[in-house]
Amino acid sequence: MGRNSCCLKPKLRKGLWSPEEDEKLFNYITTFGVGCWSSVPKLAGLERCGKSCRLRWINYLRPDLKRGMFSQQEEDLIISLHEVLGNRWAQIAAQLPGRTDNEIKNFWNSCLKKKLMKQGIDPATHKPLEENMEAIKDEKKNSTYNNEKPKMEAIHHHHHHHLHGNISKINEESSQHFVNKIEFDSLSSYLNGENNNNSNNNGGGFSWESENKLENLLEFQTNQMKNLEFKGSSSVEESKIIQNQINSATFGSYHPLMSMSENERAGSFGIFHHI
DNA sequence: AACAGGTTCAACCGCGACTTA
DNA sequence: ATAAGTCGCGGTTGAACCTGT
Repeated sequence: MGRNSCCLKPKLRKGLWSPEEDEKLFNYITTFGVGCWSSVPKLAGLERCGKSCRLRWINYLRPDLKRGMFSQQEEDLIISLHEVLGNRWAQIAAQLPGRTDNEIKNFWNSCLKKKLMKQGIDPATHKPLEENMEAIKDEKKNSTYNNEKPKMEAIHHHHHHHLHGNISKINEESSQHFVNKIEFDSLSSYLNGENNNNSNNNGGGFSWESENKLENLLEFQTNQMKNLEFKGSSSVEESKIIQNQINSATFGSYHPLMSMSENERAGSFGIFHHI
């Protein structure tokens, strides 16, 4: 179709956002809401393109954003979701309240990928690295045969093992519930190609239908996480213990840059104190 | 202290999908 | 039907920061 990028227009600012710009955008969106992004900069008095404003709001200014490190539960969930969804960051982010696709993508690329590699797991396939090498060899060997079924069985087995391993960290009851649900409601039907309406869909590959089926079970796990983090204990003491467990399970992704700019922003305009 | 190399993450870019005129 | 505008996504970039020497 050929159109100019909005950011190519002269005069428009690029790069890091100043606290003043943040304030203008924040005040505008909280007052008038999110409407047409292309008109936001003009109405908010910003020399930015609408796209840049949208991104800034979604990734940084939105009041419902969760700040700080990813919890162990979030980490497990991201890995599990990535295993099923691949690099569909927006869909993964949709299952983690308060997290953005950009944040999760960065976390994946900077931390989780390496962590999986260290564990001998290929972050792209979520299979053991050696198994991958063998699979490649086999594929070359048997390239004329139809390998679909054995492959799917291997993946199913792996999902069973991996998902169970991840979820057991949350707690036994929820893990059992989750595993039951994920295995019998969604993954097994997806992985076994029993997806009624889409059985002819890409020869058993990923489909939107199967993805939709995931929503319920993902919502379930998210709720479990919420329960664990915010409700799960009846006393303050218990919740402290759980919070400590969560904190101790996390690993260093907390960025001073983030906290610094957060403080800077909070200090630079008081409106954030009201959120 | 100074520098180099590595890491992190906010922001940009290009593209496809969707909507509107 | 289609051109133009808009939105949202995923990949990439580069400045800021960290760490080791």
